[in-house]
Amino acid sequence: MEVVNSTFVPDPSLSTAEMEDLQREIAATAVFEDDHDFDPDAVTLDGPAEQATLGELGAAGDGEDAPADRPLVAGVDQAFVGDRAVSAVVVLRGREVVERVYAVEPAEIPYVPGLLSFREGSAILSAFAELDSDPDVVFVDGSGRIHYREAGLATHVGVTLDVPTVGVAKNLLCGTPRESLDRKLPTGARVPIEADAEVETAAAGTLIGHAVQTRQYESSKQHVNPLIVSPGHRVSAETAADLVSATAGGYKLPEPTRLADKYADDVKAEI
DNA sequence: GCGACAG
DNA sequence: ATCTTGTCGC
Repeated sequence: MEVVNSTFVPDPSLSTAEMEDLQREIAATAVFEDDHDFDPDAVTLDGPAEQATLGELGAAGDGEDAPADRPLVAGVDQAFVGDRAVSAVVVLRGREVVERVYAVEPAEIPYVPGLLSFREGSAILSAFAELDSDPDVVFVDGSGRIHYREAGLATHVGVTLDVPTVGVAKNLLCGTPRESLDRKLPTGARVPIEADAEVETAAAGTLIGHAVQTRQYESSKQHVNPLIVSPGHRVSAETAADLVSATAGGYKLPEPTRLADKYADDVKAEI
């Protein structure tokens, strides 16, 4: 995959004010509603490839369903080695790993809440440049619309590559949950997250994402925290949550993200 | 000055 | 994100 909107490529040498201005432009360009070709309901973990192998791009009936038209869902995640970022991308069709690539780029600036894409963006775009597949949607680790200027990492990547993206974060950056997230939520539950004064580009009360419970302990005092899911680009808040729920394979993280996370760690170990 | 903040 | 053993609870 290649960059479509080169003016949005994150430049780490920009000043903070310039980075924020770029984010406002990105937010103005982003589409926070469904505007894609694939059918969200067709995204599941069903089908062949129980043992998730590589290189079998749905050759002549390699199982039962073999619907080679199932949507391709990619997950991208980063790991760090000193001041270098390893970005890994894993593409799935159902449970089958269709392709995976990675790239290593220097992390030019430190982590600053709100400016994450300027630290990890280069590595992510380099990894996608190595990707032959054309994923229907990409899960990005971090926020999308749930961001001070509605331009989190998922939105930045989505608009730059002009690909549908979903932000999958483990923690809430900003915004207000419609109900407390402190209590134990059952698997499948979702809590709307609205824009508040911290989100300067949206009216307070605007739906910007959801807390999604992909996994929970049944009988125990222990509880798993929900994921924070938001639209990146060309996906609505509801669809974003649906896609994450549909690809939860028994773990907290949806499979595309979990496998990308694992792959990034494996690559890191070989460095 | 204090709070609050993805990865 | 990363540094890190054992340990308690699914």
